[in-house]
Amino acid sequence: MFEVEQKHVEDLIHQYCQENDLPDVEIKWSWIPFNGQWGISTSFFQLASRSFGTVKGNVGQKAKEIAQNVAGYLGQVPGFEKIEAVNGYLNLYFSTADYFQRVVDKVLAEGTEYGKGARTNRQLMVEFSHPNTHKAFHVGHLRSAFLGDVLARILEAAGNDVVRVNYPGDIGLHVIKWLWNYLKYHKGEKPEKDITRWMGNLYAEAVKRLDQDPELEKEIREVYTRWDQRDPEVVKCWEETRQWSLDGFKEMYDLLDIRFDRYYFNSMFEKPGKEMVEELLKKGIATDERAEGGAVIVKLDEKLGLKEEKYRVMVVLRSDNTALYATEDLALAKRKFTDYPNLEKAYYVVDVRQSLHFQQVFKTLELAGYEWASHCQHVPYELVNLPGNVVMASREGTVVLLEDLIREATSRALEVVKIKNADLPEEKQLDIARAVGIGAIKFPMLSRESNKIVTFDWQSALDFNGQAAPYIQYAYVRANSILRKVNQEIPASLKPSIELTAEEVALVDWISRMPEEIQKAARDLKPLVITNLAYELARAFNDFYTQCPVLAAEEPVRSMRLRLVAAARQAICNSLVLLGITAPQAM
RNA sequence: GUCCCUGUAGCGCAAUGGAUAGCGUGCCGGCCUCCGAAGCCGUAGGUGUGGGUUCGAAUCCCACCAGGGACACCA
Repeated sequence: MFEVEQKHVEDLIHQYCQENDLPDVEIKWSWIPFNGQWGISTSFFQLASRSFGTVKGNVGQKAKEIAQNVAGYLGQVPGFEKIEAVNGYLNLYFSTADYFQRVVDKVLAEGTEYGKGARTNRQLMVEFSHPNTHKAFHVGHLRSAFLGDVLARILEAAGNDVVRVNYPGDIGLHVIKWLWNYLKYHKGEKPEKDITRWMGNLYAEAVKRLDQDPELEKEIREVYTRWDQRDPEVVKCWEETRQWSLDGFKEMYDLLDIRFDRYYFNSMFEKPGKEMVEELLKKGIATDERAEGGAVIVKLDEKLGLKEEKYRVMVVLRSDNTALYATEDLALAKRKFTDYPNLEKAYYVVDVRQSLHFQQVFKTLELAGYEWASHCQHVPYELVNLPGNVVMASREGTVVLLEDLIREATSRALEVVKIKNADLPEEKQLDIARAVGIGAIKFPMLSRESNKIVTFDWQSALDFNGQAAPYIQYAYVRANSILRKVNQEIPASLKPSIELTAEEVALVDWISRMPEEIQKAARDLKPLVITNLAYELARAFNDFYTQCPVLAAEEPVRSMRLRLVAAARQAICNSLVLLGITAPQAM
């Protein structure tokens, strides 16, 4: 937000280097890392090191000298209160009063748009969630849904045009098993509520029956054949029951505030996938081993002339001519770039176990000559496991259902809401409890590196204290509460006439970083950057809140702080929106 | 066997190659007669091991140790 001033100083430093026969190096700025200090900082170690060339020298000493001299050279620079050289670093402290006014004015003028980047004209696609129909929706599925949703929000905020895609697995062996079990033992049944759970239970039941009597495999294969031949009864049953799952998913996405622009279904790509395999065979990329009882494969390493194994071999069609995931993924990618020819990136938010698979698919498409293949990128994430590193799997019964988690988190939050907001209507209380409960579920999945395993346990999932969404929501509510009490317009723009407290400076500091942090999060595809920002904002606000009275303050401090509270509320709110977490008015 | 990821305080996590490695939680002790205590303040606790690169390494490179994962018809 202070690019102009920063650039000015950079120019001066470059000028100094030229005049003093120093090499020209890029100047990298960072925030002054000391508490309560607000400004930018750069070091001269690299410059000092380069200035020696191949000759050995005392870099630390030289950097110190340069920093001193540059500080002297700069003298007074508009926009900065103080410039100092410390141990080879050059620290420039902002004119806090000026910048306070600038930051607060900007936030209040831009409102919900504050922090967003300029439009880029780049179109990006984020594919995420991809749930399996006819199966339960459990906590392990949440990470892709949350990560993808928030990545989409971040990329959009950074200025891009984002297409959100879901790719449900609506066909495959698991669906056939389910259909078999349904047609044989549950024909005509349909529960009134909790359909997703019921669907999952039926799947588990099918698996159990099969485990107990492997002979039943024959019947499954029979259903598969009927499906392949488009037997009306099977197709109709599939269409109907698939829709039950999709309706259930829709309900959950609504509850979680997750939306999609487009659905691609697994079942849409069986045929086009097989056509692509034909094409690969024609182009000599795929090898047909079906005559010897094998499959159609792509010998990637061989095709690429690699000595060491890297991409290995990918099966693109089973020996019985049926399609598998790889077949469909080839066609799906093609479809994405047919529907959206200008896509600059197609992100696949899929768990890390499929890294090799995606490398194979993308490499194969590249070999086939699709220039957009290089625009495809797998965004991997680690799993959500149960304590003891137990993987959640519906067939093992080792799952925590999403419905159960939401219900539990909401009711836990509701207990507190009822005490603290006893006079609110019940409906409002429930809305707040949902916002708090769901926020608490989302936060821990977003606030760590995606290559780290999340271990789910009830106790920490339902802990609403400390580094968690409710902490941030609470800061928002407190800010909101102050502004509600004054019951008047936010005072007009003003420049603080007395020195700001350390808490005020720190709060403005964090608010001002928001635009840069959003760009960083988008560049690195890291929601973690935003959870950190949101948390720091809330913490800075809480510090301010306990140290700086607002309503009881004398003018003009009161007006100044009211504006700051309004700006903080806006910034916190915007950061929560980016995380897909609701900012409640009270809680 | 090959490849990938992880290792930071009892536990869960942060830290554009940069200054004094931060935060939460748990334990203990404080703070509601001041804008909401889902909050605030205080005490204690540290980068798996060994080399290397660099002015500077939790971060980059190599080896080792420990844990997890992927490697031909599952998705």
